[in-house]
Amino acid sequence: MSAASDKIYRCPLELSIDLIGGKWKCVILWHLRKAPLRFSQLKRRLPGVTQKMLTQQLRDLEDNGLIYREVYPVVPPKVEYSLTEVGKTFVPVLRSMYKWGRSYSDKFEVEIDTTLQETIIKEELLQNH
Amino acid sequence: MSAASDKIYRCPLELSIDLIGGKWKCVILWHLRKAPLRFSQLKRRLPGVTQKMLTQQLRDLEDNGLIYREVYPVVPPKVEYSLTEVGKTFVPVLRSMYKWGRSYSDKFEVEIDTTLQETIIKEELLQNH
DNA sequence: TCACTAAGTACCCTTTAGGATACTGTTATT
DNA sequence: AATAACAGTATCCTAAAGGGTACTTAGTGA
Repeated sequence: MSAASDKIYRCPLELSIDLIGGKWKCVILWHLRKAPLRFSQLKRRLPGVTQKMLTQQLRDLEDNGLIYREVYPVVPPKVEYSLTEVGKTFVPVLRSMYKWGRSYSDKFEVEIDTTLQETIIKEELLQNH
Repeated sequence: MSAASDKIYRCPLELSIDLIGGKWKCVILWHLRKAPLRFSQLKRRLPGVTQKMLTQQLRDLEDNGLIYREVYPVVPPKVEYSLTEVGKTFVPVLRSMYKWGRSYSDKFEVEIDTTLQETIIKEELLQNH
């Protein structure tokens, strides 16, 4: 996806969906809503994502000003991703999408399995004491 | 897109984005938020959509229980699309996405041209007195 | 000396999304 | 007799999204 500023849209919704659509972007932003995360932490939190896809999606979000990428020049490399101010303004929208998705899944009995993600996050919290 | 109830998701956001992602779905729901519209009215309101794409997107939304399709057995045919109860619960989410898109476009000077749509809607209002 | 880590690239491939064009059937209008 | 309106299908095609595997780099610990 090229940067949004190069295009013409016919509705603000078209713009929003272009910025955060696709399989991974919303979930990435969701995981960053509370604190910055490194590449590897994000990767573990998104079961099934490949390195290539994660890199690509992070670049898109960065190009459109939603996240910030900070490189620490150490070995092995450390790169931290966090929400920009604009990115933070999207969190309330994410929250409403999240709630709506949950209520939809209740109503229509769509399966949502978050156990793996939760296990990963708990393990990381333990490692940091 | 197959129906959401056949899949397994790892996050409610993944479900939401699967239901309303893509180029047209949100905009269709947006135009239906106040009143039902017929196929041809929707088509005129979505500049650039082809018949095939519009049909396809409407079927997806119908299969997932977001819109309702009512066929009037008259000639020429008349088919009206409206939001279901579940579809209506998505309108507040749409509203927040709409607002966020507009504020983003203000900040980053992304071009949004709604003049054509507005013209079409005004013309139709005039025709109905 | 070897293996391991983090954060990626490079290259290739498959699947899905999206789009162009032509066609259908019935009736009213020109 | 030809054309337009409406709500689509059918067929074919291109572009974009998404994914798999292998490779890189510099230092650290076994």
